[in-house]
Amino acid sequence: MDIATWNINGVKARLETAARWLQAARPDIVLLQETKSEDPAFPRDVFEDLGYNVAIHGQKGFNGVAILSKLPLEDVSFRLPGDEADDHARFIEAVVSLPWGALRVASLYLPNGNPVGSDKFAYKLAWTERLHAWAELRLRAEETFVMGGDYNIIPEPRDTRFPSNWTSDALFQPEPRAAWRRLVHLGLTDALRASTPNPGVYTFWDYQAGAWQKDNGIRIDHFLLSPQAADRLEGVAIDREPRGWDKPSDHVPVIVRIAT
DNA sequence: ATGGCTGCAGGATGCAGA
Repeated sequence: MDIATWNINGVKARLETAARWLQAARPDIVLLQETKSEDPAFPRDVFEDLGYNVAIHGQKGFNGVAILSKLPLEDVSFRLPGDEADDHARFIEAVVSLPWGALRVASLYLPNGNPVGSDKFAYKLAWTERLHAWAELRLRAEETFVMGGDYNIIPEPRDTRFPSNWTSDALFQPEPRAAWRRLVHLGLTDALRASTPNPGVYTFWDYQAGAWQKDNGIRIDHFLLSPQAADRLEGVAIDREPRGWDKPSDHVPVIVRIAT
C-alpha cells in the first residue's frame, strides 16, 4: 500500500490540484498538512467522492492536518500530548487494520520556528520534544507506525541546494537538527535516506525568486518509520510533478510503499 | 533583493509561511 504525506498549503485553494494528483497517484492513505480550514468548511465531499475516509483537525486561518484513507480509520485522536495549552492544529493520528495487524499513521506539522531565538523557536523545540516522547511511547509498545509530515527541519547540508542560505533560518539550526537526530536514534528509519544517500532530493521550493525553476529546494517533508514498519518498507518516492502544475503547493508529496 | 510569492480573514492590509 502507498502512504503519502503532502503539505498542500490550503485545502480549499488546492482542491483541483489535490484531486488531480489523487486520481493519478491513487495512494491508499494521505497525510495532509496546512489545510488552513476550520472543520465545518473542510471539503470532505470531494475526497469522499474519490473513495477516501476523512479525518480532520483544523483551525481558522493556518495550520490544520488531516488523514485520507481508503481503509476505515480507527482510534482517531487529534492532539500531541504534553501541553494542554497548545491550541495549534498540528497533529492527528489514526489506526488502520491490515491482514497482518494494526498500522498507526500520524500526520504532523511541526512548527516553523522563525525567527531564531523567538518564542516561536522555543515552541518549535518544545513541540519536537513532545514528538520525541510520543514516538518513544509507541516504540516501547513495539507498534507498527509511520509518522509523516512537514517537519520543518532540514536534517543535513545534503538536504538543501544552498546550505549557506539557511544558516540563519530556524529550519537549519543546530537545535532542531539535533532533535531530528535524537528522533532517528530512537530507532526510527528516515524512509527517504533508507533509499538514497544522494543530495538534490527536495520536497519544498519557495514560491519566490524562481526557486522551483532554479531547483533551489530543501528536504523538510519526511517519513519516520518504526522498526516494524521499516521491515515492511518496499519503496519511497518524491513526486515533483505537481510542483510544476498551475496553482501548486510549495511542497510536493512524499510516498512510502508498505508491504501488506 | 529589502523575503522578490501565496493563502487566509475580511473587506485593507497584516499575519504566517520557509
